[in-house]
Amino acid sequence: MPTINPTAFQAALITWYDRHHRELPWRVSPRARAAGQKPDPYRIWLSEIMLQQTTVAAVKAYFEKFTARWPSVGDLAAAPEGDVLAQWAGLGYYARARNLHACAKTVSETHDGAFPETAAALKTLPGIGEYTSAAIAAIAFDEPAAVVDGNVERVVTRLAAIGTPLPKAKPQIRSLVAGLTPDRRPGDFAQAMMDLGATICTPTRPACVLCPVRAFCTATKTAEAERFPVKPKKAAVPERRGAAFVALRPDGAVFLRKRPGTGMLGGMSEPPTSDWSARGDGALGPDAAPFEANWQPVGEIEHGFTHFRLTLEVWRAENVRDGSSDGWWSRPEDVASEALPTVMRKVLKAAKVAHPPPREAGGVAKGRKTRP
DNA sequence: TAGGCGTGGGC
DNA sequence: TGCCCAAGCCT
Repeated sequence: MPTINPTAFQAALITWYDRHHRELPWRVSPRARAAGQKPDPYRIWLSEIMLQQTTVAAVKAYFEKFTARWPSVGDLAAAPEGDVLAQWAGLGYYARARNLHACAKTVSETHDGAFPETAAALKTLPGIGEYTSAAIAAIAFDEPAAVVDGNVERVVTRLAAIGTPLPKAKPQIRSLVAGLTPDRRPGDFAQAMMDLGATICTPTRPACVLCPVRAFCTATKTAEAERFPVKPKKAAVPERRGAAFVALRPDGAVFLRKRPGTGMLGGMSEPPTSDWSARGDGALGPDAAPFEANWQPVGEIEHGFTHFRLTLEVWRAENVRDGSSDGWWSRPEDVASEALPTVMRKVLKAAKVAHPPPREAGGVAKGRKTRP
């Protein structure tokens, strides 16, 4: 494997980034940076948490909503956790929202509202791990930290034709990135690597002909870029089955309860559901309902999670007057702002309970991926 | 360390 | 259509 000259690599990449970088709501462009504008650590942190395992297109609307409602980390820290979860609803991986709020409180209360400025210190905060600490330190505080996300893994395994499967290859990747990261503009270097991975060095059909660092790339020489990174095969996802119960009051209010604070959809709201059995033979139907009512079947919904696929029988009851003590009645005009994850919005839709989906308000742009 | 943890879009 | 993937973290 040829050794890459860091100085030449940095020059080629940064030159490309200055010309072809993406404009993103949380990003300070190189031009603005040169004119003296500094990134806001709060906005960098918020964007990085939202972007964990989540596409830029999905994040944009949520980022705008959050920063409009909570302009500073202190504002976010002062909000009730339930409000944060409700604003996060639809974005997924809800532990991120719980950790986001916990982190905001820590920064506000013990760091006097200022984020720590080193990767090592940032990494001690909830929800901030190896990647995110390095990214914030580099982008917001100019620390030449090795920023390695999925994009960078893809770029680097192709550059060096690393055939070791992930995650075993991670130490080698990190070491290589550390050797390439410059002391000057380390944040732009990191963002350039990620933009390159997102727009040129894509998982399928990479645009090697447009790549600013193809001269340094081993994989492209033999047209093998698409072979990297090597990943282990994923196991088949099991099926689970359960029932959901949508109770309606005469005034149209729907009965909701709060899920346990940790675990699957932790802290989020739902119409009552049975346990989700892996066997598919659990007690479903009215027997599993949280209280007596005139339960009527209205069909099934399906939803794919990361590690299992769920089918929920949906039951509906009208003219219910008393729910149970572990929940609340949500009026029609309030349902949209409840902390309902997407799977539970599907349940309400199947039960014909009107509620704008969270993604309709924000309007996630669909557009095709763009090539610079 | 490997598995839990969401969602929507692209192909 | 079903699978893969997206700026990972936590336990």
